[in-house]
Amino acid sequence: MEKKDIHNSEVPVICRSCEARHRGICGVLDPDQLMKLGKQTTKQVRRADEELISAGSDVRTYSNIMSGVVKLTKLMADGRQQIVALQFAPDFMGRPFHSQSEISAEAATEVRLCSFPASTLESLIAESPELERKLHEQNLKELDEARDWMLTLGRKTASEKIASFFYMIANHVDPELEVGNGPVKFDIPLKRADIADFLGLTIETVSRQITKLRKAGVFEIENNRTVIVPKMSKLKNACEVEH
Amino acid sequence: MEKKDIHNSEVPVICRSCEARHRGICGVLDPDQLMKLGKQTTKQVRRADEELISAGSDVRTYSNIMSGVVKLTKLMADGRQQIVALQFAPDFMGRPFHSQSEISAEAATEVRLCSFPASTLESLIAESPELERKLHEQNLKELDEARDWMLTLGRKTASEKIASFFYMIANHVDPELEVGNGPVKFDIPLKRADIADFLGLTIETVSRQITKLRKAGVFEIENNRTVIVPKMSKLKNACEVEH
DNA sequence: CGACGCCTTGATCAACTTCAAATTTTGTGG
DNA sequence: CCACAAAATTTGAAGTTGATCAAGGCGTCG
Repeated sequence: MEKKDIHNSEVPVICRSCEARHRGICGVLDPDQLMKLGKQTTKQVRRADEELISAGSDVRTYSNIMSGVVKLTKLMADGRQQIVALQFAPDFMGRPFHSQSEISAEAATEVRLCSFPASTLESLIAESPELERKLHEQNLKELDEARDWMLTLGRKTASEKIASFFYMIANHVDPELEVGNGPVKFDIPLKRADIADFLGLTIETVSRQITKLRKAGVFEIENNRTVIVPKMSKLKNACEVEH
Repeated sequence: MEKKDIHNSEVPVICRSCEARHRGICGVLDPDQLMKLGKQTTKQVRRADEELISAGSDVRTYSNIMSGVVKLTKLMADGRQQIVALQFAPDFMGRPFHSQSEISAEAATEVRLCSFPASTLESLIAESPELERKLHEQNLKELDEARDWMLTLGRKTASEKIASFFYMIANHVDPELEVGNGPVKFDIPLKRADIADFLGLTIETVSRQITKLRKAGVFEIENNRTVIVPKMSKLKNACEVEH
């Protein structure tokens, strides 16, 4: 018992200040494994708009997101673009077992990453089924999110899309804050052009619909970036308006 | 060696005629495991439009698709609907480790299923990491497909959406037939209303765009259901038209 | 200050939807 | 096999939504 406690305190220096340590994939690692991973790990800070993974490149490094927001984008030959997912701390970034699809990752805000070689993760997976399970569970979550968003892209109006986007961000900013109806305040992590690429709209339509919802009292906006939602129920209703 | 051969031939009767046996999740099971699963398994045939899994229900049965096409749909309160995925043989159907998202599954065509209790699968997973890996890989594939489709929904025109849909079906009908440029013939597994729900369009727009592409010589149609693509390259080009 | 990036607003336009009706296909009973 | 009803698809005309084109405002940074 004593020994175990001592052992437990042997956490890599690099991990000690990590708020995501218990929530991300690191949460399922035992202290030895965490040490092994920690030794190979480097922290990095990337500024907004930096490209983290470019489409088609062979990624031999994986990362955990410690803070900030990452956007995953798909690009068509003529320049049309679609953001297919947003990732937040403590999400795992990178695709084990290769991927046929061409996706690139970009920092949407300033992002702090914890990066390590793919081979290290792969050897940890081999010795720990829980780690594979954890990755599997994140993928299942991402699949659910992708499908939710398909409904938004395919069937919602521009105004509902904006409301749905704000609703999703509001819930991500404060995950423990359940659908408490009280006021919620947060910064939009994307600029208008990114919101447009996420929702399948143009920046002009995004701007107009934000104005419309603001005037309808669904939320207020400060400095173009900070959103205040007085009543979450009202925002939620705006995500799916009956005729 | 002799013994192993005998053992290998002890494949459940129910599996012997299954074309999907080596490709789906069953492909990673050893003969003992296959026997165990086979004993709990029932075959069923469901007709087109039957509901297989209803949104929000607690699914205690999983299935492998032996033939036919299954559509996964999401429904809004006011009736708007989006098909978020199509599944083909030998896909695994069901969601291990629960799901927060409300999806229902319906037979798009006549479907033959191989069904077994969730608990059986879960105990097989516990003893075979390869099985979990196989399920994980299918989920990764589904995630890639979902994100590809998000680009289609968010950024493609009606005409490109139709072409993309036909292109996807053509590739699924004959997976071993690589992008051979020669003529491909297949049946559309969905009726117009389903195509509309898959592409985020109305049936009228689907009909008009199909007519347009047909008149442009991208494909021919027989009996409203059978499509003949003379040149796959032409269909592929129609998936992403430069201005 | 002036230039640049970002966002908003206005006017016009095109794509897609909606509403309505005709036509074709499919299924059923005689 | 035909007749007929029901379902599915196509076609047409008009209406809306969101895109496009074009300016103008605001804030930041050199």
